[in-house]
Amino acid sequence: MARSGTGGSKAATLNDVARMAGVSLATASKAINGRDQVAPATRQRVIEAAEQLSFTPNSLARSLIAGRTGTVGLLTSDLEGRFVIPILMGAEDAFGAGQINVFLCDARGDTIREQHHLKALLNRRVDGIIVVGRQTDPRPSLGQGLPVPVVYAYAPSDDPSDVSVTPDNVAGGRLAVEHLLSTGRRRIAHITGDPEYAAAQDRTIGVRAALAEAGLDLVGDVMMSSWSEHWGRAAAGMLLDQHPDVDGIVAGSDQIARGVIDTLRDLGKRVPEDVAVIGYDNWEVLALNSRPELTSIDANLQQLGRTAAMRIFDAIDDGEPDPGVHHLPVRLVIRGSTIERR
Amino acid sequence: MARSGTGGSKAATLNDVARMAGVSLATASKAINGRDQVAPATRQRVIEAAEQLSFTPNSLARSLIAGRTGTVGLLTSDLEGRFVIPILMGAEDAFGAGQINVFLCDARGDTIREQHHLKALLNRRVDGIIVVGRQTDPRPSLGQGLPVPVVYAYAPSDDPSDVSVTPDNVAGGRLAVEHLLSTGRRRIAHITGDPEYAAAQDRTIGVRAALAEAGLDLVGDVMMSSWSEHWGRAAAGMLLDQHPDVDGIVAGSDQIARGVIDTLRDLGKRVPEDVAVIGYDNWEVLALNSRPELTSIDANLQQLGRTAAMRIFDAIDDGEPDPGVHHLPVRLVIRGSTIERR
DNA sequence: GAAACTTCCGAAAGGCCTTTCGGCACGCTA
DNA sequence: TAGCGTGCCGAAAGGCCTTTCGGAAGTTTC
Repeated sequence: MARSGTGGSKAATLNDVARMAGVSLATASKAINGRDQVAPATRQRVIEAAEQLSFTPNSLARSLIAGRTGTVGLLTSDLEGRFVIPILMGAEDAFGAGQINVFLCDARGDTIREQHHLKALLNRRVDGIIVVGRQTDPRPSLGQGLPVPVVYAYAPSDDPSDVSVTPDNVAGGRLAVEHLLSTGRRRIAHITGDPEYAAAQDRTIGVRAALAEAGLDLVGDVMMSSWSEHWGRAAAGMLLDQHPDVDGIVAGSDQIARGVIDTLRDLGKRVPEDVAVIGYDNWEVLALNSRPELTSIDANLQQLGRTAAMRIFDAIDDGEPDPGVHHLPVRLVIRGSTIERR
Repeated sequence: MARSGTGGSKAATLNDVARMAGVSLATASKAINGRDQVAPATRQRVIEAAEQLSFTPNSLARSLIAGRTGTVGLLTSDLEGRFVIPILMGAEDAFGAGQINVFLCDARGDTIREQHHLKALLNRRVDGIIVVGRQTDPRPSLGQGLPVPVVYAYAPSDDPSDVSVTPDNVAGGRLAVEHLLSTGRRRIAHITGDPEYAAAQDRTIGVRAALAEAGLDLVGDVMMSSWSEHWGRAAAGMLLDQHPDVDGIVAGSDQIARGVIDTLRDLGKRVPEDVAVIGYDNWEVLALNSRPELTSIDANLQQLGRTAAMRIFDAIDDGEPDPGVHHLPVRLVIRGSTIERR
């Protein structure tokens, strides 16, 4: 962890470069930034001097002039939430390409901390802010008075004049049922997580709608409790007890699906021959290690992060937001738990 | 996503505040920053003006003067790696308390991108850099010529003059065996992941050492292949085939442990009564949803992130690094897979 | 009543870069 | 040779804040 630069202890400034090349500050700046009004020979001399001093322009001063920092704040409510990470990756990726850097702030679900971070971000003059929540339930808006554009990702803002992007859970529920129907299942049940979650409600709406369109009813009631493997096991046990003839199960998450499959195996049911099971989230660690591998709905979270980034981009550039909640398409990933593979 | 601030379109500057309060720039600055040489009444007037204009000092200008930005770069090799996230959280947490903000950069395992990000961070004049790898194998150093302190987390630098913090995998392997011994197991086997990984090697060293100290031999060879549930299942099958009397299994990861437990159940072995199984990583989604819940070794990654942050802190403040690879203690988390619970 | 302080405020410099605009020098044309 | 471009370069301002230091006003002391 040596601190000394190539030459000395302090970073070289443009002044140093200019002096070394024997030109003025202005000329050095123009030479390095590819402006014209500089003779090729002079430019060359400056560039060489810059390299020799390993000069890098101080972005701070640059930003001060430009009135733009080329930074964006990523305000998450909770890094632990596994939905946050892919979104973050997508955003970081989209920005990385455009020379924008990302400030990461984790409020850990605390409003005070969120305000504190928000203030810090504004002090640092970020060009925009992406707020990432861990649930798809609406969250309080940061407010309208902010001097920079804000986009809400995953958890939409409760203020319709804000810009939000969130996965289309209704379409996801639909997609799951349609897939089961396409594999010939007709007796379909739905086991999902905490009924308080918008995600659970929305997916259920989709499931019901798709079944209704096919002229079918759900087998049994929607079973809602928690997003855990344990619940998946327990619920599957109850379901099979009451409706032994079920042939398709839409699980509200991959964890639940794993529990369901576990119980099915214990009860001597074959997956997918006797019962098809489809999960949700396409969490690969779970989906790929399941026996059989799990068909699942993927919310395209990374894409969602990228979209959020693009919207901030646009808002920064031409400032024409498109307010409201935008529902992004989800994707079906077919594996062995719904279709027999040889 | 309104852009207008409380008053106008542009953020208020100190100048505006000074004018509004009827004082000079200098006085306004002193009043706001709590310097003395300002009469209480004047200070009050300034503060009110600042509030009214919702003035926030421009950190850029501030940093320009101070020669310090109060920012740190977090350079990860791969955000997908689940070990990176807790480290990141720990670091963000430690910094958040100290008014430092974090630039997140994901190089996605690409050296070019890493260099690119490194350069961007230096341009932004970060005060320090934390490099987070996704494996515990040594990684190439960023080099010695950097103008800011660097700390390597999880993946240590291959240059011993750098500062690195990484979990003590040897101690982890040891701890696992010692725990099994303490529950009365004597016929212990070890199933772990990819032999190319330092993590697999180090943990194995610890396992062997602890057994040797107890005067015992490993049951069968160390079984190394991949970090997957599938491998856990397969390996357990082979192991039980050859050594049906095994009574304790150290798994190299929680995923492997889950596979092992799966197979044990299929073969009619009870966990933990007949065979105790201990995992590694304490990945709660897996460990808590297992039947029975999984005893595991926790690498204290969040703590590791905090430690890395503290070291950067120190390096920034007094610049006395403590070079070399620092191995941080790991922790045993006891659950039902090793100890019978009623 | 003058000298010596104490209080408080403001002008100005400084940090690092970009950009504008005036002007020097050279080469070309008439 | 005088005049006019054209091509390059540099002085200076500007962006926003902090800090130093000089000085004005008010207060105390003898």
